[in-house]
Amino acid sequence: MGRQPCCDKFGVKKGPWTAEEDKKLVNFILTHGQCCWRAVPKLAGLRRCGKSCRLRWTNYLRPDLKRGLLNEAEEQLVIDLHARLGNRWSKIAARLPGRTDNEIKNHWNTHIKKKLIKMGIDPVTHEPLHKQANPEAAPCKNIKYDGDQQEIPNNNYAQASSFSSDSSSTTLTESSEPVSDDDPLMSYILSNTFLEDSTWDFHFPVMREEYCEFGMSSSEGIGDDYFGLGRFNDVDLSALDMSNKH
DNA sequence: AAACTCGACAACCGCCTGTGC
DNA sequence: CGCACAGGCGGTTGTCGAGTT
Repeated sequence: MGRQPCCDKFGVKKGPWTAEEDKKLVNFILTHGQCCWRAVPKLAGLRRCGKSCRLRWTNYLRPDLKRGLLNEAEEQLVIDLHARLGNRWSKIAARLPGRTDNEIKNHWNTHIKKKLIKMGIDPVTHEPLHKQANPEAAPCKNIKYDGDQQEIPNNNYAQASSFSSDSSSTTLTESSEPVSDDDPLMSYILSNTFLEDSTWDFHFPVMREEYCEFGMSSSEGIGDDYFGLGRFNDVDLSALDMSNKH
């Protein structure tokens, strides 16, 4: 007997979420917190798969999410982390407050990848593309983060004269240097100390400043508000524009 | 103005991992 | 140890708006 599907395939709605569905899901999580995702759709009155609910929450409805394009610093951090971690988007996302793995993955595939290729850098190996002709010159192929690995591949971004792909895109010229390990902060962020430090788990980032913006003390923002749900307390859900942009 | 193309991103799918029994 | 299950992850697809022809 095969494994049961994560949800009943029949009667399960697919496709873009409606504002009504979003509202139901948010209301449910506000009331009950994140419990068993499999049970969420039934309890929340949604005809959705539990997985779909979890994804919708983590990628779109979570109150601590940043919206909009990644800024220059974030983009550079993504590149550096990708060089170190590979396609481990969730690990990368954990280092970018308010960003989701899906968002970073999309941004990588639609923006960064193209920029790197234009710069002559292989987005997979982070090695110069012309080196790829020589298999021995691609030491980062199938790069794996083993926890002890500290080295970042050659800083090809510093060698590239410009990070610009077009006039509107981010540029990394002298005025916005590629982040290097010389920068103490970036050095720490990219270090294994940081990477392994659970106290910096940004998956549900609770940034004190952000909570202050919502009139909450920093202590209120942690603990019971682990998921940032506290922010919804003063928000009229009906006023939230949670409708899918599509 | 209509048809077509492309880019961005939300969402789905299938596999993997961790956990409890 | 093996099995079943839920949750998580990464790859891929689908959808829609903007831009172009």
